Amino acid sequence: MSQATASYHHGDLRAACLRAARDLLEEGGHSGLSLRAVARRAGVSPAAPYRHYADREALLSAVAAEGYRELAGHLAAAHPSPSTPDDLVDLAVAYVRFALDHPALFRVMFAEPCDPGSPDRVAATTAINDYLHSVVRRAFPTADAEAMAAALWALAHGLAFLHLGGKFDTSSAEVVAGKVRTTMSALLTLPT
Amino acid sequence: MSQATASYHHGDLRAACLRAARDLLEEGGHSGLSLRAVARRAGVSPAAPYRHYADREALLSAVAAEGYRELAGHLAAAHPSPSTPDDLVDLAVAYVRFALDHPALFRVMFAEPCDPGSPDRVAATTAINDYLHSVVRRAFPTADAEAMAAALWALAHGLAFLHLGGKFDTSSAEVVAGKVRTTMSALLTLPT
DNA sequence: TGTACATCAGTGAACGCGCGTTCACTGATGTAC
DNA sequence: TGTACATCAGTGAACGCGCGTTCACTGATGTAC
Repeated sequence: MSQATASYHHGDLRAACLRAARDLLEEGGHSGLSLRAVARRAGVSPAAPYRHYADREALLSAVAAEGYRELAGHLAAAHPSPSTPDDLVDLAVAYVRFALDHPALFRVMFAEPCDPGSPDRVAATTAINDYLHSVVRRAFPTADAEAMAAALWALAHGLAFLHLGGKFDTSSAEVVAGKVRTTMSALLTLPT
Repeated sequence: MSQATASYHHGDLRAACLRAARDLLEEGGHSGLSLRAVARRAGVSPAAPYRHYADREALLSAVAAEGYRELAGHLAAAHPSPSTPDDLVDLAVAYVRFALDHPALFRVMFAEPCDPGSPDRVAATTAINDYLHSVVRRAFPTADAEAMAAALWALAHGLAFLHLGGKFDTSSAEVVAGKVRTTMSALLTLPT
């Protein structure tokens, strides 16, 4: 079963479509992702994906949901158990890095109003939110966790999109990381 | 000349295209904006816009540039001469409001990597940057203006996109303004 | 003031394209007996 | 262990569509004399 049988049945077309969609997204951006292109890349007839996704929108939602999970994993990898303000800055660096490494995916995840009908998407975003809250509670025990979590998310998110939009220099990973650190430090140590 | 002459020559098709593009953008989002649709709405043949815009991309750039100017005006209107941290919060509220009032326009302005070849766009964004710097210098004389300006921009920008992306409640202008104020206050008065 | 002519800003038909989606279909798979 | 049959996951042709862009064209405008 490890050998891909070049047979009538694909085996796991659902996953293959997701994979193809991801690739197309990175290559051609949002507009490069058509169901026909996905089918083509998966080596399957144009109608085949409809067995697994109701329409283009459904596939996009699935891609976004996968993106949320990957982002969560990426953040966790950046710092196993963040507990200081400095750790939070590391998290922000990882967040912006993720956006720049997967620009089109990031836009699908965050630039469009997320279809609230996709439970997959909702679950994934609340997971990120919860994670952020718990981290903030550890790093800033005295702060209003709700407001603080929103502020840090917005800060990282804004930095991500400003870089994505070409407003800040993205010529190297170091430059970007430096910008994120300086910027966040400006606020996190303000009145001192 | 005030009476629109229903004649062969349009009079100001360039501006009419821009206007039509803006409308289409708000109605159908980025994908609803085609050159053909613009021509249709301007009451003109499909080829006519090519007299004024080289291609779809050029029109989009023009729309974005107009958006930057409008955003600048909107911020200035929100507070004629901001000089305290509180005034900056007002500016952030206005910024997020603008994004929510013109979601598709805002995405064109910021979600796509801006074509660096459009001097119009570049000029408009540096104008915003300069404005922000001067304001920050007044409100936070002791801070590193560069870092502080970036931080505040990122904060407002992140709030704007998180609202646009449906991550925060946008049910009323008051709710949104409240969220922006609380969130920014959490950072601006942190260690006290 | 009138006329000839260059220039400009539109027309409308046509091109080739890729798209989303539907449809009747068929080959492969798995289950009941 | 073998066979009949239901179900599943694909095929491939077709539909109608709107798109960006090009082309030869023509009506309107403005300028020189």
